[in-house]
Amino acid sequence: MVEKINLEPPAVIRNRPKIQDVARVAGVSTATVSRTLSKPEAVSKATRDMVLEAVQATGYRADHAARNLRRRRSGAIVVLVPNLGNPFFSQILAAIENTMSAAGYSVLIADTMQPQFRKQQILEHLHNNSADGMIVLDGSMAEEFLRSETAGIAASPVVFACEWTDKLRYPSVRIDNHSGAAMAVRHLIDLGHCKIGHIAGPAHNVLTTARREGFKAELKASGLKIRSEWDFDGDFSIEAGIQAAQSWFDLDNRPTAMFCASDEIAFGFISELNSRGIRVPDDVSVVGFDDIDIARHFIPPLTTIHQPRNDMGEMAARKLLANILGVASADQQDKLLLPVELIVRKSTAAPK
Amino acid sequence: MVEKINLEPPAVIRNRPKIQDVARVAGVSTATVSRTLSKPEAVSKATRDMVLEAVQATGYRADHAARNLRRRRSGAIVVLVPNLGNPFFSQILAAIENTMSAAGYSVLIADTMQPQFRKQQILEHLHNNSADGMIVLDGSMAEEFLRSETAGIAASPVVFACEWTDKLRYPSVRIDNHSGAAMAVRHLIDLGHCKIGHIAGPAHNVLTTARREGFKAELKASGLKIRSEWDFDGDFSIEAGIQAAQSWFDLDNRPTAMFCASDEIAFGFISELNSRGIRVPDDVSVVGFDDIDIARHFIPPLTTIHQPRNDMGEMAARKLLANILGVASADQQDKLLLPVELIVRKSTAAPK
DNA sequence: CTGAAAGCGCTTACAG
DNA sequence: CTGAAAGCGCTTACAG
Repeated sequence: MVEKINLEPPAVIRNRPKIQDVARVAGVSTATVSRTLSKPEAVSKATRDMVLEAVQATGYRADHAARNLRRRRSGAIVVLVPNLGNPFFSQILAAIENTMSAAGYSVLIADTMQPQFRKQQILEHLHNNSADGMIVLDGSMAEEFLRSETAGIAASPVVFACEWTDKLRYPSVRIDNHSGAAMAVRHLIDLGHCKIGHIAGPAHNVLTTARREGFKAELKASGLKIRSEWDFDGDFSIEAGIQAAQSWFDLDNRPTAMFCASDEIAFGFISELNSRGIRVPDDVSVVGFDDIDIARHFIPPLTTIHQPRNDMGEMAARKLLANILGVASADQQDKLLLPVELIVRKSTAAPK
Repeated sequence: MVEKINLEPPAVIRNRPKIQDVARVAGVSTATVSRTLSKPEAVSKATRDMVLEAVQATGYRADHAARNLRRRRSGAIVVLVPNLGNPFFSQILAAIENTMSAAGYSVLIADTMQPQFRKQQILEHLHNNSADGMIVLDGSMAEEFLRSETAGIAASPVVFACEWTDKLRYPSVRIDNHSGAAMAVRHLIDLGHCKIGHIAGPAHNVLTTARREGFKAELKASGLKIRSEWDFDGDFSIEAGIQAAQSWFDLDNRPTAMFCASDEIAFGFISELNSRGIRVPDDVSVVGFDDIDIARHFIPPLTTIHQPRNDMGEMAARKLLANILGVASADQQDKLLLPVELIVRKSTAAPK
């Protein structure tokens, strides 16, 4: 018995349907299918219904590569993070992702700290149309942007957040780090401390500079001594805090209070002192910076400067969107300063 | 004075050069330019040099949207994270990003926990060619995959990591959670504890189940009592630990040791007890799970189960790459179990 | 080793 | 409101 042979592949296992297939099934042109999907109101109800039905029947979804090529956009942005493993940054990233995805954009990540990371390469995303814009959380990338500008490459929508740069005219969203540091020091002075030290962030970092200057300015304003041996170099890590604790321990004349440029520094500092039998705040007071989630649950709960992480991420995303869409309005400042707040907890007390 | 008017736009501010421009400058066809860039060895040295020079001169970079459309790939993958703000996950993400970018892929993120997140929508990336594959760190997404499979949509390369599912045949990379939990409990038993409690992860989570079963199995193996009032429900957060501490505190007959399903739970538990004057490990011993960075610097430094975060991310990425490229070899197991390790620190001691 | 030509799957003025 | 047609910028058999 010879069965009728069907040379057409069965509809079910056919390849991904394309707009042509939908058009054929609906009995309209591809233009009409396309319109129905992107501008439904530009199409008659009858046609619309037929097309939508055909879309259902075929299981059609528009190919984004094709659409993007035609529309000259990628629908993605990239976020440049200094350190993904750091909860401070990953939470800002989360806020950015939330805002961007609500606006229909996807977010690509690039971690400056990864061994594979190549500074020179990251701007390619902007130049080869794989991203429509970029949010930069790493101020040290400024030079790369500068270089590409002088190379005559057209500027793309870029927003700096948390960290920033004065060398370039990109918009930024951040806090007033100088004031934040000053508030921290003011709190210590108000408690009665006059021997106040500092553990700094990484060298050549805008945040480090701003916070150190806020620290010094407040000391000076109160007529307190600024001693360079109480001003420890570091970076934003726990390890930097441990290092500083060792240095502090070895001092003949020890500060009774320390302002740390990050919460993680504070954790390392407190942890290391603790293992040497020095108690916080009984023996030393410690203030952090950032107010990451665990700060309130550390032992002792950490007095720190709160940064509005969520707002910062969201604002940066909004600013970038406005830039991409070209709807930057007058009420949008180019440099947005978000408020900081001193959170007093248990790691600070009056000196003995 | 009338100047000569040039109707051609000056070369410098011309739009992005395209492959045509390079071809014209080099005096070859676009096919040859394309080949020079993607398969240099398929082109004579003389031609290659001319083309490369023209690329330099024009500042050409290939448009990825166009290239991807033609090559039928996107060059991106998406990572589905349950909670970006959680350092455990963001560090795995960092490892994935590092491995993928080394292989020339970009990584898109999607955070299950964000209010904007739509489960039904996330698989679109795979269906509309905006991603070539996906790494899933959230086991609860399994049902969505199941649904799309039964909808007859062709399967794409997908790898589950950390969490997994037995309902689907996707490859996975993870640790042996059952054994990890058992090791933690064994450690407590070896210290002499016989009243051991548990603070669980979120309900309906594979990790929660596996760790709880490991906990119970080890108790049973040692002939110890399993008391349901010592087995607290929770999730992986600090808050869950705080809640559990309150419940623990109210107990008439308190366990002398607690196994926590995550380090964050342990932090919350210890922190809350501390504020009530209960000391760890003097009054209660506590074991965590994960060994996130801060665990060793908590006060007291946390005894916990170490997960190889970096390896897990890297392995998941490699597995996905092999899948995408279709080079999955025989030595690659479908289910990869990575080793765990008990890290004894200061949060555990013999009972009083 | 090289080029002419087709085509990836959409979108969008343009004309009717 | 709808369709025919051009085109987004590449890549890749195919022929020579």
